[in-house]
Amino acid sequence: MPKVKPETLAIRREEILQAAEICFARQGFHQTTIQDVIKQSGLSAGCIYGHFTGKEELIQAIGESRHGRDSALLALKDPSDDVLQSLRSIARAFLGDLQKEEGLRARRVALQLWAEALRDDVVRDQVVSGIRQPIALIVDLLRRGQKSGAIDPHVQPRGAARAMVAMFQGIVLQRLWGETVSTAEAMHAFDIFLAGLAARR
Amino acid sequence: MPKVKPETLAIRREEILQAAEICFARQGFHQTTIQDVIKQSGLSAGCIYGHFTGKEELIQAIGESRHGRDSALLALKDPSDDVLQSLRSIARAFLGDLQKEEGLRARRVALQLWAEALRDDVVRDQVVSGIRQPIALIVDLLRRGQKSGAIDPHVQPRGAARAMVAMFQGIVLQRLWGETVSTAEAMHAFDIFLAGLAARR
Amino acid sequence: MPKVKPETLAIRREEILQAAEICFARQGFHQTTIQDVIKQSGLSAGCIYGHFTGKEELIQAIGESRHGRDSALLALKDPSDDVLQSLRSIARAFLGDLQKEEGLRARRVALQLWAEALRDDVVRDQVVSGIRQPIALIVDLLRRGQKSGAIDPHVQPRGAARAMVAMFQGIVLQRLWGETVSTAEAMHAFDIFLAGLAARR
Amino acid sequence: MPKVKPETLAIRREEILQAAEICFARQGFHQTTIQDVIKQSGLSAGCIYGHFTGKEELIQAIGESRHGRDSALLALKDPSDDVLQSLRSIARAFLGDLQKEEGLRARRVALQLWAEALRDDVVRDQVVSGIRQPIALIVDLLRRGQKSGAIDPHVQPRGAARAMVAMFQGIVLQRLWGETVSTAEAMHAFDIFLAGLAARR
DNA sequence: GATGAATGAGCCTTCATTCAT
DNA sequence: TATGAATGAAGGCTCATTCAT
Repeated sequence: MPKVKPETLAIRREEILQAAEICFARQGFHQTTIQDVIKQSGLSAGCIYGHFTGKEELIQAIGESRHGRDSALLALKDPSDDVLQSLRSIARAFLGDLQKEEGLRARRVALQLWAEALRDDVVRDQVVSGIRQPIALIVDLLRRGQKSGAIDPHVQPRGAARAMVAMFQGIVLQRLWGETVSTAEAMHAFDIFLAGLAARR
Repeated sequence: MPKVKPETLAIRREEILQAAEICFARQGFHQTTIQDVIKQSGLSAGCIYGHFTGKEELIQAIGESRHGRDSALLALKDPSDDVLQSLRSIARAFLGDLQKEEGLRARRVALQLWAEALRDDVVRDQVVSGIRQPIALIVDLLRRGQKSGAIDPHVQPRGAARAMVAMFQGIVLQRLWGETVSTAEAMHAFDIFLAGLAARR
Repeated sequence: MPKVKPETLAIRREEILQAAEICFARQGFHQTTIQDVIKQSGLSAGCIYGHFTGKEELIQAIGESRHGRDSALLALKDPSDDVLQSLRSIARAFLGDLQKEEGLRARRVALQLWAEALRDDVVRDQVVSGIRQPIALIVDLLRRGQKSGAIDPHVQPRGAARAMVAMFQGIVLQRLWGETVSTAEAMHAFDIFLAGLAARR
Repeated sequence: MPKVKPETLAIRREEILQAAEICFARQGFHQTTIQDVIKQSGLSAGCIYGHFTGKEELIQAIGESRHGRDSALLALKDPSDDVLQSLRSIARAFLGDLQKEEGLRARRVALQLWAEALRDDVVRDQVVSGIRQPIALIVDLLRRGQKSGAIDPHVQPRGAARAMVAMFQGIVLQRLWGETVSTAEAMHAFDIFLAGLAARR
């Protein structure tokens, strides 16, 4: 029988994660010390270790929360009958998020996770699963498009979907390095790809 | 009057860098200790610090050498008159490298650098300049394609080039996370994009 | 709300300083490693660095505490109306301290500080201020003596005070090098100086 | 049969010592690295180790050379029949040297040696012997003065001599810490002492 | 003798983690 | 549960010294 409401537990956990994410976005995982997280959260070392077994778990928990938020982005799309329109609206949601300061901060952490995935299997699974979801969604859309005739039947849905996701990942990288990539510019490039999907007549 | 040829200096430097790159690919920058580099290189701490001021400089030097090797990849393309063929051959060179073990190891380090670029301005400049080069090359090809009529005049060369590079970056990420992306699959997706470039709308 | 009284903080600080002083007296500042202080204090490295930022600060803190103890010595003198007697009793307090083992150990550290003052401005200020205090006191006594007629009006109080202090410093040096300087011998020499102060010329 | 003239040997040795003294005066013994001496001398590590077994020997050699130069100072006095005049001229030589930049630099090193004497027996012997010489000289003068009636017979020559030397040492300290001690001021104080010596009539 | 690249022991310092209160 | 002083293993780096040329 927990004396403290599990709700309070979750709130405290969330506080810590938020503080950690701020630190991680600012300095990266390995430059961030637990002391930094302590200062940022206003809590104590003991308290943090009461909620997480250590720094690694903190990173993984951040990975988990990022994962959830990315999924939420996908769910925003309006279920249109026009497959190309649906793809376009997914893209637009993604690119729009990338222009906002908060979205950018989240991507800074994401890039850390992408690198961390090379060493931490838990993180790699999070990252990979975070990519398979949109790929599966797009594959599904493409198949429907092929059925309806909107998309060239020679297109391999899996490869095309993977490439689209790859393109967005690359754009995230470039944005993070300070390159200017406007939503219009990126949508233009995306439309080229969509044109290719529909091209063979 | 140095008894040892200045040549030896460069060789020793290269030895250290190679050892460091192996360690970095294996464990990442921040998990790699100087002690690791010492063991890997068979040299001593003092010797390494005689050639590099510290770990940061070691990372930057690795970034510099990666930079050089990536540029070399671009130079391999045969200067064909057919713009689309040229783009395809650039893509093929890139993707081929990605299937080789050595290419993959180099990309593991590259991903570390991509993340490091968020914190180290020297690395960021290296990374950014390493991306502007292929973009400029592709922009040039696209312009020529538009002149010759092979490419849709509505295409914005800059955005399209950026998107192509982004796509390759994303594919690198996915490969590094253990996803299977065959050259054929990636070339197929690339061809979709090329079709979009050529499409009359 | 600290669970531990701030008092404990000061006690711990004092423990560290005492350990450091023992080490410094034994081996000098630069031969003493933090490791030595750790062993002597029975504490851990982290603990010491929680109270002092490094060795330099430790040295300065030692300088500060020496400073305080020296001031205390001066305060011991009984405020007699006879200026020469007052000077003599200051001298006696000083020389007496120099015969005790503890006083000698403290002087060993003081000599280190004297040398350190050449390089560390904080220490130099401590040392200089530690010398200006007795000089000011003696100047004051001499002026009073001149008013009362006990001391030759031609005497320049500042220079004479400085010379007296210098004499004591030199005696400290000689004692530290193992020379035998008895209190009687030193007092005899001091009396010669006092005789000079009183002399009609 | 040495292939190189022993003269050359000595010259090289002197070069090294001069470079070392400059470094030592600037940064102290323990802040000075052999590398510093190498740079200052323009020679190589191996060369220095060909002439000295290590840093400690270098310090001791510096101590030895200081020793010699101080003795030289004493020899400058003109052998007057007036004992008080002789003492005064010794004092003047000493104090004059202290106003010159070069004399000050030498004293900076001397202070290092004074501190070093606590730990290095060779240095302590040098320092002590460097003090006994002037003391012996002054004792001799005082005895002669007592014979001639110029100096109070109650004066204990040994203690008085020691005190005079002590006074000069203290003045050196104060000068090194940046205090302004003019020759006139110091001579005035010295004269007070001399007056004390002659005082009892 | 002279050179200077290389050595490696050992120093200072950090920081993830623990535990008595 | 929360606190935060204390721990101590381990990392980055320096520098006196050596030795092949």
